[in-house]
Amino acid sequence: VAGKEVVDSAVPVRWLEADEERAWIALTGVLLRLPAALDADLREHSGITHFEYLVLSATSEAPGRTLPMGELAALSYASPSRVSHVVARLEARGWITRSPEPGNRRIVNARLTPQGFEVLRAAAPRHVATVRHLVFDAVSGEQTAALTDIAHALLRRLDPEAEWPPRSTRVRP
Amino acid sequence: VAGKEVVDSAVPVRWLEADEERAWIALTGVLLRLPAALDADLREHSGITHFEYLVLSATSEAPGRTLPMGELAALSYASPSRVSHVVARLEARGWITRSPEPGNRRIVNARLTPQGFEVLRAAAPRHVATVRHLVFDAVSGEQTAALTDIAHALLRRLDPEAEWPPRSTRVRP
DNA sequence: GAAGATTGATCCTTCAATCTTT
DNA sequence: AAAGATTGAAGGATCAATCTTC
Repeated sequence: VAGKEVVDSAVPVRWLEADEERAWIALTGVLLRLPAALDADLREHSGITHFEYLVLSATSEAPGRTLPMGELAALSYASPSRVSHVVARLEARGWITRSPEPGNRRIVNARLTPQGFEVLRAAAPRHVATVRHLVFDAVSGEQTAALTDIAHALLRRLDPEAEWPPRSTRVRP
Repeated sequence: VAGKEVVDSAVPVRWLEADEERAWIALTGVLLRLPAALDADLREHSGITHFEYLVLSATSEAPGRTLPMGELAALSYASPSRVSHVVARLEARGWITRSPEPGNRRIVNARLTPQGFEVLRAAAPRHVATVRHLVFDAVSGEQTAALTDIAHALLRRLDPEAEWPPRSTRVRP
């Protein structure tokens, strides 16, 4: 992370061990490069960002292909603000519509349109192939299991409040 | 990723297995939330982004605290363009200087200034504590080792050309 | 002409402020 | 007043084009 060059502070700090340092450098690389690779591939071949794909995908799996904005934000691991901006763009392209929930008008439902579903269907095969190529072809089954546990452990840290795994991902139409 | 909702395309595609799907959803969460958490923490407490921290840190560990822009890009897992923009900002703040290599004036050397080093030293303890809290306190030693292997495997996929681990990270002053 | 690096335009994200409904 | 969501401004990333040196 910073190397022993930067030691000597008033705050006592436990620096990373050599093996932790190596793990951290490698993880940092993944955090920077994997999203970039997914974005580049999706933009080139499908004209959408990875985050837009996530939003379309989350909506597509909800009952009625409809989801309140807040749930959509939780499912796409993002802030309400970010989702609001992105859905506005997707709505402008005719891929999602928004309308207030009849019973409780504070809630806004995002609904995937047939056109939006088509975009997702067109993008999915290549995207899944890319994910397989970049991730699951690279690791063993045991590593996949380990990765799942590790990622869940990190997510619990990042979001101690949240139920895990999130309730909505377990629901299906 | 997309769910069986989106099956039926002309291209034959091998969809993710249930365990791969779970791993991918969890990894996606980490890819979206961990960088956001690191950025938020660094910005609040040190006034820099995580990527700026990486650039300062990489420079600090080079001989003479100096690195050609290209090597700096490789070490920080980013494009030359991105590094160029960021170093321009850091230079404007007086934390890095740039000057052409005497022998080969195509090469531009980025050098950490004493002020830049101070910023890094001030930021490091809290940042390392955050990384420890968010990552290494959450996983076992075995998981740390597994994470290292997995991350290296992914990086090899992302960058089949590159030597791994990168030569420069092994060099020390 | 290729390597190394930078630039400017465009798009996206973030943050704080705001709006509406409950 | 709190919950749910949106907005606009400001800052950062990306892409293609460009510049300089070899």
